[in-house]
Amino acid sequence: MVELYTHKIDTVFHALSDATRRHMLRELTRGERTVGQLAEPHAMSLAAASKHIKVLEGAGLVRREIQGRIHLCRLDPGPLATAHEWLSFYEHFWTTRLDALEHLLKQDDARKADQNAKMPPSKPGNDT
Amino acid sequence: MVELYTHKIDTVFHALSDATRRHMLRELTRGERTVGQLAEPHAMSLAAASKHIKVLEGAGLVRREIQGRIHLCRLDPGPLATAHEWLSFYEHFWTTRLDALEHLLKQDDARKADQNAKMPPSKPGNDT
DNA sequence: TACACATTCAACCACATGGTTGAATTATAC
DNA sequence: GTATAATTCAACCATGTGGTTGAATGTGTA
Repeated sequence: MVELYTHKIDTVFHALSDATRRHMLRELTRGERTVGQLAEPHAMSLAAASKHIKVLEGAGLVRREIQGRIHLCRLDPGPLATAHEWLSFYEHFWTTRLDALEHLLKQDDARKADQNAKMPPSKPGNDT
Repeated sequence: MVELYTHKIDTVFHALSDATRRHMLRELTRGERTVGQLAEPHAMSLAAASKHIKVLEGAGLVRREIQGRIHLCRLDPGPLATAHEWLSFYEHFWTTRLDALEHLLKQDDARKADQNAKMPPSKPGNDT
């Protein structure tokens, strides 16, 4: 169970770590695409593109419907939601880090204001 | 610029695609850790763990402060925020997919309700 | 100074990845 | 039924990845 989940998130993040595959995902947000259509914008052989699509499929990000000789691919955003959720665990850390940065900037402002207090002030009152 | 961004998100997703590295990140949410401390829970050599930490560093996920002979690592959640943001683009797709699922379930409920209408009903009124 | 400690470096290995090419498979079209 | 189109398969190649071991580096300590 946990094994399965671990395996899945491994494959999802790995699938996302390649620009070609990310581009294909973007393309699939615009609708269903055949293998050929997905391959077309990329300067590589069809076989190579086919492998990329298989990686996306393996990560559960793409579903394929075979209609005769063409393979229709569509986006399955589920694993993206999983990855998004996984990252959300860390949301607290980057927001508090931004808070800390903001705090430092305020300190800096206060320091500047303090320096200005020793000089003839030009504009008052924004040191809250 | 875009190159840089692309390279970065590549390395971030790649860094996240390994369970050992994800575990190290989790550990770092609990506070600063030395290389040895990060390596300890994992059944591998220090050199191997050191390489993992370098991958995290390369993705900008970990910062290192060298204090004498020990290297203190801390989490830098910034790139996680970037990845989270990247995934958010697709949020619409998984939520509308859930909406569609919900819609299907409602249809199913309606179908069942319709079937039940042909039978003596037992419990009324939850088909909104 | 000599030793122990924390970490990296370098060389190596097995296997995965991302690409190629040419042949095979399968379905449509003439 | 034969050619053509869409896709995969198989073999191959260069490079990357994740691991090992043993030596090297640099820092604290007796």
